[in-house]
Amino acid sequence: MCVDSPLPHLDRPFDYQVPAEAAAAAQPGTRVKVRFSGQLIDGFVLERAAGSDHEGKLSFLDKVVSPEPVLTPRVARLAREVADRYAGTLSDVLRLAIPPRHARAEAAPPAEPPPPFTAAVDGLAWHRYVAGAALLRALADGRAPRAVWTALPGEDWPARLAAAAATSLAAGRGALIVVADARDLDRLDAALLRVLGGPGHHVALSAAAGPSERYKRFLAVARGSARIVIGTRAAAFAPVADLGLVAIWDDGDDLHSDQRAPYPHARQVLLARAELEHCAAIVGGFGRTAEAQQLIETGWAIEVGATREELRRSMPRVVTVGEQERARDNAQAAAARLPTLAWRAARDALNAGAPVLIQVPRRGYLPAVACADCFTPARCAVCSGPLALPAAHGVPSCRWCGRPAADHACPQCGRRRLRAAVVGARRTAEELARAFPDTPVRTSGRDGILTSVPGEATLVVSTPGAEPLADGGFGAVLLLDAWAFLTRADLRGTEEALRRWFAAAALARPGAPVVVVADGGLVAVQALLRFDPAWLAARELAERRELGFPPAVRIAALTGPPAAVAELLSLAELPPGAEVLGPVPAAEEGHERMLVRTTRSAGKALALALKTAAGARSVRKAADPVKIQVDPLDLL
DNA sequence: TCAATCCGTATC
DNA sequence: ATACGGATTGAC
Repeated sequence: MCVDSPLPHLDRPFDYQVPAEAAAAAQPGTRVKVRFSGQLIDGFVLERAAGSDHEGKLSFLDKVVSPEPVLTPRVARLAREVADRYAGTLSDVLRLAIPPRHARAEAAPPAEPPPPFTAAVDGLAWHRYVAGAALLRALADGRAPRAVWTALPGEDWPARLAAAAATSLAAGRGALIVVADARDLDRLDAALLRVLGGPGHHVALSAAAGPSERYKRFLAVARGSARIVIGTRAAAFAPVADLGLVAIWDDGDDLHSDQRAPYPHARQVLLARAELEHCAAIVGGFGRTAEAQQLIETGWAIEVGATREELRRSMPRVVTVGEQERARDNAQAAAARLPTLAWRAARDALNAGAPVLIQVPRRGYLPAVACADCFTPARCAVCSGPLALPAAHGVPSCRWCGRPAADHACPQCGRRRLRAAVVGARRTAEELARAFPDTPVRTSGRDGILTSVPGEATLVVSTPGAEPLADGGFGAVLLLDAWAFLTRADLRGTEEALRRWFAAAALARPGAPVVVVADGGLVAVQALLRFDPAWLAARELAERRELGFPPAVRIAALTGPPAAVAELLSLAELPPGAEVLGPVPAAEEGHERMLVRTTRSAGKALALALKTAAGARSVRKAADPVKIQVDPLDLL
């Protein structure tokens, strides 16, 4: 039995006797109620056994809530592994992995299983990639290839992933594909409907579907009638029977990281799953994360990328224009803070009756402190953490270890000036409207996302991730305030910038101009010019190794009231070589954050030590809990 | 010497 | 959380 308690010291199996009348129903994986320290609580049956090692008396389980085995042994094993990696508890992970029960959905007659899938799968488009054909062949043969797939610009990625999943299905095995948000999920769903020739073989799991529908679809998977699962991050735990392939699209998207303890990342869940279930894995995107690069460099996965020739054929025309090269002779362009080249590209596309995409930073976007001259992020000389400016004119200090950095000089150019402000996104849009008075301006962002726009002369101002598809593609794409992305406060700035640019550039018509307003000498801009995310990812990973950032090392962030964090650290028997950084003030009032850094190989021991210490605190009812995050995305 | 109470600990 | 056991304290 796994009892549903958030207390870390209770994260172990407990044995119960099964009363005779429950003997048939209480199968492994079912939900039960048990009396635990006086109260009735929920739990899952992990396994049935003839005896117990427990010295004391065993209680009887109270009742079987439902005979539906929702927790398969494989998912239980996976959840245990994920809990251990992230210093969390099994029951916390199971809360993410298994949707709440909905009795009515359970009672509904099970869906008719679809006829066996036999249609031929068109995998030809995978031939545009080096090792792409081999990847599909291995899937068709039921082998377990692992690939980092860097998609060509403009690639119909849902169709490619659908073909891969269908290939796995045709080989008699299931598939699981995780995407970042509902929009990507809809596109993938449509692609699967086309490839599979109809519904029934696959389901889409996401919280957006609502509790009843969500549980109904989950049951279709658990009962084995749907063999292909697509979904958002929690779907990574879906109980797909005989799993042949796991895939994640756009693994650099923040949304893949769960917001509930223990904050697992869908990529890591799927990779663990690929190992446990000996199945194929695809990590795909237009960009490439340092984590994906590491999979290639360690030999865990092979690289599936386009040939140079294929790339040349599908690349948009990327041009850069420096911020300083603003039009001084063109009043309209100057008003919009658009360099002449960008303004002309937009005007030409609009004149040709095509929509223009303008990507701007999110409102309220807070970039990190960077060199005012070359935009290199300013880092602490001691621990490599990002610097912060306390007030308009103050001494910058490290956000990780708190040390002041009065004598900071840019390691790239040696200059000392710093900058930390971003141009407002909304204002940019307003000014664009003034610069093109006869053209409708539409916006897409957090407050209202456009899915698609018609192929007409329209300016579309969008924040990253909210870009609509344009009918026929955009006639021009402008990437404004690029420097702000590059100085993002956390350590994924460059990678993130390129991810967003690639995503936007992929929406341009073939041959249409993509204008990035940034210095052409910047590493990320060079990667965009060459359309070479692999090159950037390799550099990025090398840099992380040098600076001691994940994924080259493992870092745990401990956040809470200072006394609680200190107590946790004093109780933890950290693995040898662990480095403790901080404290620095945390976002919440009165809280602070400490970081513990170890090698990757000591990561398991680090997580175990922290969880044991948290258990020791919780057993003695320590008041303030400490938030433990392993390899958090926001390493501020 | 006994019972009421407090504290720490385990929770099958 | 809550229930239990052992230690502690206070009144007879």
